Amino acid sequence: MSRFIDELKRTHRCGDLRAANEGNVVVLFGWVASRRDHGGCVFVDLRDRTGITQIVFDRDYAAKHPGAAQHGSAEEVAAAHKLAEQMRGEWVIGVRGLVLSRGSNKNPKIPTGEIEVLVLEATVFNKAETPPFEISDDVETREEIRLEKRYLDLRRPALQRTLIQRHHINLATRNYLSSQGCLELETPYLVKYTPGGARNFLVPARMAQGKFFALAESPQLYKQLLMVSGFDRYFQIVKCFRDEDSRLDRQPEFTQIDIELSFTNQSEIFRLIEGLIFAIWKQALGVDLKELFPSGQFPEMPYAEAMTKYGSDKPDLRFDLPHVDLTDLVLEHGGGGVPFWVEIADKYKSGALRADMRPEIVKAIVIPAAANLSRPQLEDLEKGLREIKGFRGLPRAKLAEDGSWTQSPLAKSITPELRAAINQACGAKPGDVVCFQFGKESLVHTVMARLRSDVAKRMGLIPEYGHGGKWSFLWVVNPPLFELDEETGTFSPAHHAFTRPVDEHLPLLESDPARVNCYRYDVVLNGFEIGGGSVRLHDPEVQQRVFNVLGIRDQDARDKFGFLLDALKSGAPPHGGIALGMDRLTMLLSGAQTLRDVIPFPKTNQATDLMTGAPVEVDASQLAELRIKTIT
RNA sequence: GGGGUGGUAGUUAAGUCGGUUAUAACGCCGGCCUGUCACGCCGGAGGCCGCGGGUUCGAGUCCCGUCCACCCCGCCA
Repeated sequence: MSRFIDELKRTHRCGDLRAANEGNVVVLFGWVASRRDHGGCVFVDLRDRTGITQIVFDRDYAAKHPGAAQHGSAEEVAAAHKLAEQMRGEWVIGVRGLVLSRGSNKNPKIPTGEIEVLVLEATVFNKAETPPFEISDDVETREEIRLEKRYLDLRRPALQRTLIQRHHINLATRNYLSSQGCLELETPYLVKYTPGGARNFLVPARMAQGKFFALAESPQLYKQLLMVSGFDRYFQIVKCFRDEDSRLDRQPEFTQIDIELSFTNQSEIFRLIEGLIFAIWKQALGVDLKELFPSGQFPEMPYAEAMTKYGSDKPDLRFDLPHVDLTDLVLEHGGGGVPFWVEIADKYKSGALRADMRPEIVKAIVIPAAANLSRPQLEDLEKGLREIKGFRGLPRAKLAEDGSWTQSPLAKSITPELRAAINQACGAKPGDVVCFQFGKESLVHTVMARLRSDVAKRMGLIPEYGHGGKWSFLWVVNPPLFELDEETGTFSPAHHAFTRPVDEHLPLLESDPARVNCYRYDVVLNGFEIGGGSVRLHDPEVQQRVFNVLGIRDQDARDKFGFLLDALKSGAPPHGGIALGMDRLTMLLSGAQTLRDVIPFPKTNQATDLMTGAPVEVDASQLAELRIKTIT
């Protein structure tokens, strides 16, 4: 065996060989992907991360390939053939052999299909137990087993391709950002716990008994401090930790491309990120986004417009299907006879609801007649919405030739005037189906945003998963600075307390904080938020006014962010930044179905590692050393 | 914290109204085979039906509980 390691160096990988290599004597190492035994002649598909090469163990090679004899002895070939008879899937082997043209037996399905390697000498580095699932792209296996045997799952070509793309994204990021004058600087993972925002993982500090570090949920504060220090432009490809529930696009530990710039504004940050994404798509995918975005810029949409038209701060613009806001119309008609709508109209009339804040709304989506959805299909759409907490049903109406409504619970009660007005507002034509949702704004938006995307999938406008060859990038800009807690009537930062309000709203800070927008932005791709950031507040006077709105007294602010406030008073340049979700970016670029498929060793929904069993209980003595007691 | 889907051979699935020995494909094991490439042919093994209770003459199937995975709401600036 040592001959294959020490004397015979690997000459090629399994995806390398082409017709031009015919006649070469090569050494290949790899895994047995499949074996086809014809008795005197055994074919093996040899696999590594670059591809598959067919190798042939032929007892009577000399008769067919007289020239091969000069490269190896008959004894060695016979021994290799004997080995091949025993070989099984996933064995790790090495071969030395002669590259031959496949003649009339070419395999057009693989890049190496023009040739095969006639084995002159072989070794088995290691046998392998039969794997619990087939190492192949087109075999669906339960996630549980895949995660338990992740090292095998990662042998699948599709996952390897994705992780190789991830490598290229990292490479493109470093090259591009470095070329733009950004320095890659590291920040701590063990940081001070700060209340608010994402739940932190806590790490006991042995040397300070009873005290804890938090694992950084992002390098946010540190990157601002680096700007204060004068590093001017920073980036980092960095792990972040958040102890929150997982989703298809959320893992408890994930990677950000984190960026911060000094002496900058919103549009400069946008241009930098667009350039970065262009570079990534080019290097990792070979796609030139210039063809889709000739100006080199992504479109921008105000947050308020995104919410009104699509009910989402991350709309998927690969298709249109906009929401129609009927609230004004319904109020004008006093509810138009529909009991629920009358109720809403009355609440606004009596002043129980603030007309300028619109806490309750009425919205519609038109499913065009061309979609040709059957009644069972429509019910199916409604069924999918039932997993949304608070969802109570999806009233709909099908337009008849005369504009009247059929198949609708609203048809009987609605006034003809409002019905006509709604038909017009929706631009609905006979045969179209109008779906309604009304009540609390947030629930209406959750339901309708989901419906919009479900309908698009049902209509075949977008695939169930993946990009479908479409790249819809979008900046969603200028959301509100504050979030109102309805129960307590207090404001909290919608992003964080150091986001700069837009200049023209500064006068509203005290009089009407809910209407103050800010220089915050998200970059959206195909309905996923792939990044977000803000221009930071560096004016201490405005900062104080923001704290006042938040009800943060000087002492509170000092306790929480004292070091940052001090730093901002010590000569802070205007600065701003952004963080891109590296994993999501990879998922969307590669067409992977979940974030787990772009992370080598991901966690389950319950944040466990099925392979190692982490997290685990620890010895009482370890807890004692940390002065920690568990309760049950 | 809440809702949904699923768990049957190594894997993927079928299993009707509760009824006799729980099916199939792939994989695995043995044999044959010199042009296959998801090779083919012949033969074979393989099951705590997630787990624990209950109903019943009888449970993969019905009921209760529980564990695990996934999807969604909340949550995640």
